Amino acid sequence: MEPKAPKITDVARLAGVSTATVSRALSKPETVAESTRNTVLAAAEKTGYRVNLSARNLRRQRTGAIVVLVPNIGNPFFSEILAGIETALSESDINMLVVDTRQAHMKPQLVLEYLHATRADGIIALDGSLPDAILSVASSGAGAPPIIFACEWTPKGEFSSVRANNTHGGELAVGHLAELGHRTIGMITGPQDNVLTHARSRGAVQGLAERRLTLDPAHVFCGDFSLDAGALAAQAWLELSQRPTALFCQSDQMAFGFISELARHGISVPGDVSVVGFDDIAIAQRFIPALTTVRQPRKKLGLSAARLLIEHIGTHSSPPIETTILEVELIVRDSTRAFAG
Amino acid sequence: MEPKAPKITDVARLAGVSTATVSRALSKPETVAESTRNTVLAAAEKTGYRVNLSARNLRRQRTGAIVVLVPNIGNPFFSEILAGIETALSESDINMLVVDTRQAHMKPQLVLEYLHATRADGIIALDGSLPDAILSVASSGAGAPPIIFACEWTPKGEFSSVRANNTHGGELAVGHLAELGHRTIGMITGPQDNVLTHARSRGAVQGLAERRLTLDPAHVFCGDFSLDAGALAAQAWLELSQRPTALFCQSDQMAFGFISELARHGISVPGDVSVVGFDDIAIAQRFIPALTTVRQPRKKLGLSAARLLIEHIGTHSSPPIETTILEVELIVRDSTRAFAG
DNA sequence: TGCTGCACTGCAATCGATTACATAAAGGTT
DNA sequence: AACCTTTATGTAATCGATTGCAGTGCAGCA
Repeated sequence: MEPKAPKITDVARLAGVSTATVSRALSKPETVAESTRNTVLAAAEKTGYRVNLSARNLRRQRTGAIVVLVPNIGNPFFSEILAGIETALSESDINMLVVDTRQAHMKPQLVLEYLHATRADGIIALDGSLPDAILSVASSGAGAPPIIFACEWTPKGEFSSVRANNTHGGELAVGHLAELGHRTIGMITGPQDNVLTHARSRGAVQGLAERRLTLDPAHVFCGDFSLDAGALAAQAWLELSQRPTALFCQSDQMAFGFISELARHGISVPGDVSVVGFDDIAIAQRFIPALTTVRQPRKKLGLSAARLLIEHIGTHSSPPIETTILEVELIVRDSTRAFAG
Repeated sequence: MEPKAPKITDVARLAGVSTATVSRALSKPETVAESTRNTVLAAAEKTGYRVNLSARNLRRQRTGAIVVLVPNIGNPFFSEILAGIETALSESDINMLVVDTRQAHMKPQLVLEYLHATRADGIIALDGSLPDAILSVASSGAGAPPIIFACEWTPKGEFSSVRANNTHGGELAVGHLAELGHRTIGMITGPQDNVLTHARSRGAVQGLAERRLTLDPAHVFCGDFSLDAGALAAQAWLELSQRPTALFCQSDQMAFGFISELARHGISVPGDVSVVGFDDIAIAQRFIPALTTVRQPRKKLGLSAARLLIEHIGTHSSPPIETTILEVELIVRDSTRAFAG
């Protein structure tokens, strides 16, 4: 009943050639005579032959897959990056294995499994805060496949990475607010120890300094890029006696949480406060008000990271550490307005 | 320089046993004596041995991975389902290969590659509208791995599926609006030929009928679940001479697009129109107004589908076609209001 | 003492494709 | 005609782990 999957010997027998010829006809067509090639292809077609990837990979000493370490697959921010990676991979014959690293901090052992050449030909990490245990193994290079960070990166810079110009983004955001006449500008950051938080904050401070403004620590709220963090910051904001008239949120999600929570307390954006986000996720243009934000080329981030990784995989040498920085763009919409002081 | 990855023979030599014993000590510990087991484990630890999956998979005649066919990875709706699948898989030693099927309609050949036992041990399809060429191969069963549909399904019902109770969801949505006193209720649907569209529409019509109401075809807008589709529907709505006072949007995204576009024309939700969405994606509770919607257990959809698939993979028999239906829930928020006729 | 049964362990075949090397045939050169 | 290339194909080793089968040693039992 269950018809066995045809293998290369079946095709060889039908075509009247050796398995070597079949293998060559399929993967290096130019090395076999045209007539044999046609015979073989016809036989392969007829039997419905499909190469067995386990066998091929075993012989070729590769796995045909890369793993992508994602902090949280459910987050729409990351999924667009995944889409970019997928696009790049579809040009090659490499597959994408997706692994969620949320539990990784509890069980580094689990993620370590993936840092072996027998598991993947390469790795793209979207999570800059992988446990040290993992990173040290990865960088020691003993049998570990090449790894590239996309979007986030590691503080010590031991790995290649592709990222947006976060510093410039921070600068653009506060610059826009300052130019609208705002003088007391607040900020909601990402997690304390996050590289994105640092870069964006640095850019913001720098941008303010250029305009002879400073950031009052009382106006800085520490978040974690999530909707809820934005809402919490709004509650803190409401408590302030001296409220900033403008706010730079280091993610769109936090901006939405913030605006939404304020709205519930009768405070309007941009009427009472101006808000700038970061990322430009899809909903930003349809939020009410449409969100002014700093656009990150997320799809391109994934695409570039994947292309770079594929290149590294191709040349088996251990490549130099390179950092690619993609430009960001300020998108002005309706959540910011001139300060009516 | 480059230290070779240790293999099972290295461990065997170090432990002073045969490779067979090493293999058994690692995968069937109870079959070897405790003392040998300890020796072997110590040797494995010392050499840093990791099993070569290609070799294991070749020998065991499996691939250790399932593929998930996603219409659009970038869509937040799907990413939550992926998260559920990942959770289920992390309990087993199976990996998740993610493939975007957007190009699939152009190149069915490409997706067909995945429908072979040599590629994957099983398949979860989130895309109910796969080309016929693909479906016929998958259902013919000749060497094709088990396939389960999650969220969407195929009209003919040739495959097992896990889905939400879409019909009931449609009923709940319009029922809520009707109870608020609305008498002319409109709808934005998904794509014309989509199974979700049919089910939700059927539920809506049914729910209206139960309350002696009908759906005026002029008040039905055909969309595609996207933000833009919602905005387009809003424009059509604005053109109507007789406007419905309430609208059932078959996705949250369309609801956002609709509300946003209306807002730009000075029309308020829920002041002028009440809107119910479908899905309950994360942003729904933070949109302004917070969206009344029908919640689908997306994570659970992924989880259940994956568990079912793993079970199918375990029992090699070709299992019966089963349909699992998960319940939905109406979440009342601020985008709906009693009709003030 | 001799026999049976059980618990371990080893031998060697096997999974399916790739590829280094050998061979053969055809064509070209002097 | 003898010899060298070039092109096409076949032979067989190899990738690394798993597992059916056979063998060994020891305990239990009559």
